[in-house]
Amino acid sequence: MMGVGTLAFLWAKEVGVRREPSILHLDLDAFFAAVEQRDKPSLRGRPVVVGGVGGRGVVATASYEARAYGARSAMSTAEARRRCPAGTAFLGGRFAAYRRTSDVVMGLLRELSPLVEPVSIDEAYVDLAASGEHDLSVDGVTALARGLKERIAAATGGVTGSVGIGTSKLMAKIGSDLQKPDGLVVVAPGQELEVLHPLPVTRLGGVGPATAERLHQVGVKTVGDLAARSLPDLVALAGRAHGAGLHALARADDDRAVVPDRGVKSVSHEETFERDLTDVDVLAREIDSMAGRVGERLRKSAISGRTVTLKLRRYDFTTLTRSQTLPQPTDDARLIAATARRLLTEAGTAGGLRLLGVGVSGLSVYAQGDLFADSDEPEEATDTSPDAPARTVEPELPADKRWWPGQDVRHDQLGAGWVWGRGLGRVTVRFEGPLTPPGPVRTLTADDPALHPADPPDWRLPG
DNA sequence: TCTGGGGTCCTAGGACCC
DNA sequence: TCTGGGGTCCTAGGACCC
Repeated sequence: MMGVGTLAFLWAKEVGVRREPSILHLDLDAFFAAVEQRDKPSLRGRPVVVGGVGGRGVVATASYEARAYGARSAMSTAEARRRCPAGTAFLGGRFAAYRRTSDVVMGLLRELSPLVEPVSIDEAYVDLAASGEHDLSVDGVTALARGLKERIAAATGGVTGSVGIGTSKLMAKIGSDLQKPDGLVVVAPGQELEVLHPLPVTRLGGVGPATAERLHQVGVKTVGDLAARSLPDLVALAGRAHGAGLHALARADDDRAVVPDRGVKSVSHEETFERDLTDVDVLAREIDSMAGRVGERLRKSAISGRTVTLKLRRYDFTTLTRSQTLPQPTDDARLIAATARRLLTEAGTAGGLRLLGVGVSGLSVYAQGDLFADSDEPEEATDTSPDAPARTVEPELPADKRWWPGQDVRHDQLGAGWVWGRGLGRVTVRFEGPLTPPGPVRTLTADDPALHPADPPDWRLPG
């Protein structure tokens, strides 16, 4: 027994922390508002709030000028209007513009390393050790981060970001948060606990309002307080996985990898109505519309799913979900809608609904219809008979056999006749057609070694 | 005129199966 | 004399994140 315990302890010490500050975290500052101020000079220096502008809207991003008046993310827009002065811009948001700017920044990160993990449109981790080309001393990564920030500002027309670098995702994220906006913090190896322990527990990812309240009740206010609690205490307080996670994070024991390509697990669309709805016919039409959007996104990403979930929020803000798992995966809006309507009938609409949502999960690679045709072609032109030329998708590969980790290409970016190797997040393993630089026409199957080469070539898609 | 929309992960109970 | 145990799937809800 003694031996096992000691071994586990040594193992934990071994894997807990990297030796070099090789993990970088970038967080773009007040991103949506910053893009608006960049594109509209009249907004510069003024308070800008981006988010829902309707009666039930909330703030997505407040510029630093708006934050000075108390506007905050997740606050109702009505509250932000009360706090901000006349002349504050309230904008609904232009997501295509944010996406374009984000893509430029992510591209700059990928020049640093092949291991880039976007967390959201304005945030990403980079594993600098994966490139093998960087000086990973504190001075080296500091200089690297300075250069990165300059390139981001130049390439985006002045959008700034805050960078944190450390021996783990935890420390990198903490670092990027310490000097916002336009910050740069490198946490030197060995300094982790000095930085971490004075901070409030709420700065740890995973400590939201509910966990914070429970921790405060037992006298835990700082990360240092948290580190003084035993593992069994924390498990009793927060559950098995969460408790163990808190125990480790409080000790800066974090070896989470930077994962460039997390598979999509669900696709959903939801809508809060300007006024609560009760009319069943109106609600059914809303379901049809949302199922249509979900089905379209599934088809564009060449995935389908088995579980349909209906989410509803009643007049009193109570929220519930009802789901049904189908025998086969689908991306058919009509089937999704019919399932969701049935779930709505079972759940009822008494008192009125302020929100409906339709989602699909249990996703797998698209396995019906014509994956490879130009999307403008009519459905009828598709030959789906058993004798048709091979165009189905093989079962997905395990994560360690993805043929091009990190490649970010989607079906809808492909022209007619072009086929490539991946769905949105998961692997599609058969493709054919010329490659760029121009290559021979070829067909690859799931076990073809060319699908997972040790050293992936720089294959690019046309256009 | 309180409280968006898109997600992820975890837990827990019951069904079902070997 | 107990009442088995463990794994997986399905469903519902909750916490959390940006």
